[in-house]
Amino acid sequence: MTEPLAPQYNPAAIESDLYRWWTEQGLFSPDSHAPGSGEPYVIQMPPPNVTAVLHMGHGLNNTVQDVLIRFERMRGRRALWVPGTDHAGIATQNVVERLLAEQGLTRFDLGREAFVERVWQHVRETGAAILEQLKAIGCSADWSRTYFTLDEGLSRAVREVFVRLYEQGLVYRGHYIINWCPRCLTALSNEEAEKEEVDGRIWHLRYPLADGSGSVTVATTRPETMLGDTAVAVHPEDERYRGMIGQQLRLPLVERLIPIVADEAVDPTFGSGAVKVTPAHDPADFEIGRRHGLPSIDIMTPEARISLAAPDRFQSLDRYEARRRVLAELEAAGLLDRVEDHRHAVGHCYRCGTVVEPRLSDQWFVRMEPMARPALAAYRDGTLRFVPERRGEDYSGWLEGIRDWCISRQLWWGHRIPVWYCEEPSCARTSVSRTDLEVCPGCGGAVRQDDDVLDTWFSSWLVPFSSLGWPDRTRDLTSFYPGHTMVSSPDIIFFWVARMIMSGLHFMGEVPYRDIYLHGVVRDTQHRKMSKSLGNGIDPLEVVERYGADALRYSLVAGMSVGTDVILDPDDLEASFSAGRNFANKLWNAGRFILSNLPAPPRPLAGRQQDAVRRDELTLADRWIIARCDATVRAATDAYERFRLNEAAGAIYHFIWSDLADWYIEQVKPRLYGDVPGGDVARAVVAQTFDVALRLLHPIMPFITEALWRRFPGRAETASISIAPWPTPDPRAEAPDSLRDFGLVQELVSAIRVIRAEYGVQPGQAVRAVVSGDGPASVAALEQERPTILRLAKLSELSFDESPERVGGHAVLSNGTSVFVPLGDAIDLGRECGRLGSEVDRLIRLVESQEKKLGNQQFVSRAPSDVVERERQKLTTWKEQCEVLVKKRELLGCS
RNA sequence: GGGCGAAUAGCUCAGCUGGUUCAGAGCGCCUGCCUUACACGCAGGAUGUCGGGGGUUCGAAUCCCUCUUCGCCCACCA
Repeated sequence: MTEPLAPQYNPAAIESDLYRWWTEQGLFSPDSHAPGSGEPYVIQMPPPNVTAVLHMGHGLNNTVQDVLIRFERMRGRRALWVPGTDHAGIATQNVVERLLAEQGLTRFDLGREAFVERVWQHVRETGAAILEQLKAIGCSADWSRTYFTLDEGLSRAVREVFVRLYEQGLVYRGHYIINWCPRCLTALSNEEAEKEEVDGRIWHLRYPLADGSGSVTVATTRPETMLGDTAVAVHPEDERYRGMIGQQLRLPLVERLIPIVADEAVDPTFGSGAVKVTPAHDPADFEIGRRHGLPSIDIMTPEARISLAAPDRFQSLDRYEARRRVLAELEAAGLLDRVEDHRHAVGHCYRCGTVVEPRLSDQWFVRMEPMARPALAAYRDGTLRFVPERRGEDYSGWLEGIRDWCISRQLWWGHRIPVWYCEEPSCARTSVSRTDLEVCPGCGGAVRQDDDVLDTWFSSWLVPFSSLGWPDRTRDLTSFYPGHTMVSSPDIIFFWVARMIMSGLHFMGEVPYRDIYLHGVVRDTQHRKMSKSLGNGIDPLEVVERYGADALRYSLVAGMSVGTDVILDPDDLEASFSAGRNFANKLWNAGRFILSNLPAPPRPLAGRQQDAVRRDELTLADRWIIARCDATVRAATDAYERFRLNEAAGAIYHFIWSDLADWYIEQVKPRLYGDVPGGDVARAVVAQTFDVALRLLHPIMPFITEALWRRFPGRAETASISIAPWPTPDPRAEAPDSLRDFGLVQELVSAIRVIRAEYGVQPGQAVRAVVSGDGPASVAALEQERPTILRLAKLSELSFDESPERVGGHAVLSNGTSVFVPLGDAIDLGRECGRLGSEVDRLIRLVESQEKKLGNQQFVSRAPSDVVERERQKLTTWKEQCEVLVKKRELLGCS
């Protein structure tokens, strides 16, 4: 703790040690710090899938959560961030199947039990790696409460929920068209079938009437399904087909007789106005079939090959081969009327991208409408708050049109459906049970458990309470439900967020959280989502290694804005993360400097203690930095509260780099070196403002702030910035005059620097400066910081008279104060005249437009008087500045 | 087909309730500096028809309309 700090910040050297120390101290648990005090504040982590290691999207999501949880923890709340991982049914099963495939094996070679064991093996590895990654980026989650969605506890909650919903009539088994992935070989929910616009075709097929008296043309985008047609439907009012209703058609290729039926669902204006009806392969057709008692012929196998239900020559063809074959045969028979390009939406499996096949099958469903109603009400009455607000419209729109949720999956990895079927044909009872059944509760006969597992989201929609011990009434549950903020990405509003709200209301009677902050998606510079398959991903761990966790976090937070995506360049990590690294290094060195000049605990800056710094001991610069610090506390606190993390980051960055480092530290140096009068005051001010800055920044850059904060002299060994009190606005900060007066000092220094740069004055060479103009107030302000001005502008002398000399550089400050830097031979008269001339021109333009504005009666009479007054002030100032410069030019003898 | 968002410096973006942070920040670029915290730095500098067009207003990057271009979400016209 006392070893000298390296001149270059090396995150790798401190991060892991600090993290270990934090967890050893139990700082992330709401049980161990500030026991009993403060209101709880709870965030549920969106549990990452155990499929693979984390990507930048997780980095962003978890950084945001960590910023919020650390902020509230410092504000004294009992902050609990519940971490977990998701078993991710389809995704994980796919990953392990792919690994098996590399050994030439399928899951069927292993059998269910061995396969599931193999998956467990895999998730134990990746699950652990994921948690390590979260720790590497500094996440302050309470690891003692880590869950996995297949844990015993969460499994019990899943089963309890299934059984309760069944008992309430909200879970049912049904025979419907569902979205089927022929690659994953499972049913999907509507949300899991991603609609995507594709350029396809629409084929017009001619079906002859059975009596040979003509034909009807139908249009289809999936011609292969005609093998399963059991009717053609027309609109009952459609004049063209009225006479044909009830007649038989001879289905080509199959030679089956199918009826023409009349159904209101048919749009007579689309295509030919006649629709082929395939009840087993299209949801709309299914409904038509049901209304007309049509048979359903399933012509596809689970792999989307043509089944035995079709004529021999099509059997076992893949659906696309079958499509070509069907079209070829129809064309040969002269029954293919025409083909058109057709853009339409096609469902794709969200896990493997395969085109889903609508398929008739037996599945378990949840009736959602009764749960959607209260979830909608909670939004409408303002219980739920979305940030950004417009996301609430997505949420409510989805709930309004909600459809039942298909929850059964034909997978092996997941929560087995707690349903047992009696194998006694005379009983055949279906039993839904909280406990595993060995025999049928009805007849005592043998039972067989349903083979399917539940949708992975059926466990994650419960985590706000299942992670806290539900269905038991645990202390955690009463303390930490409901939670407060959900931090998520807009792409899982429907999958997860909306469903959590429904389950929370249904089972707990309260929404699981009030605020839903939806951040953007991480994309590359071409605005493509980062993904492994595109190869445009950025590995957060690589960034941590190269730039440090704090740099990663800073860059993510600073680059995000409410409602917009975060763009990063995978080909140029430097462009994305160097700002964060540079800032960390800047902070490190500022800290190094400050700490090396704090041999002992500084005097308190405020308070009732004997040795507290008195106001009259403060210099103008002291008062200025205190005022700036205070303004930053207000701005940052407000920004964190409103989830405007980039604004918080920006305000703190500016305060630390520009105000504190560039100006305050630079000017305070003489007072810190050695034992000079006022040194103790300077140390008190610099220590206090730096301490505040570290605390403000800690939620965003936890490691470096902790490392520096702990090194303050007199700090207790166990003290951690992560539970240090959040800074509060300082009522003693007297803002207006110190901001104005020190602002004048800054302007003067800058003006002299410009003149020096303009005339190439050697950096080491001191010059004189003469200030005149604007009266005693300005002189007094500048006089207060004379040493600062001399030092920062590298002056040998600063005088406040009218100068007898005139050859030199001139400038005028915003309040009309003018500055003159005699430069003797170094000055190029023509150049100076030109400089001043263009400045005068600029001011003249400003003055003219301002006079025009103020001369406008409409403006003067209609604009608010304070605005008019402000504008008048501006005009006066500009005129003054202009006059000063004109006079200077005359003195110089400019033409 | 419906809805939403975005377009500002070479790049990534701020700019919230029209007028003092109004044309900004960071990165990149140019010039000069290894000034005893920091070259991952310091000081100075250049760069913009605020996507196009129209309108409202005393006043528009900001509000309205329209067009263009990107992006996202939703949708059972086969």
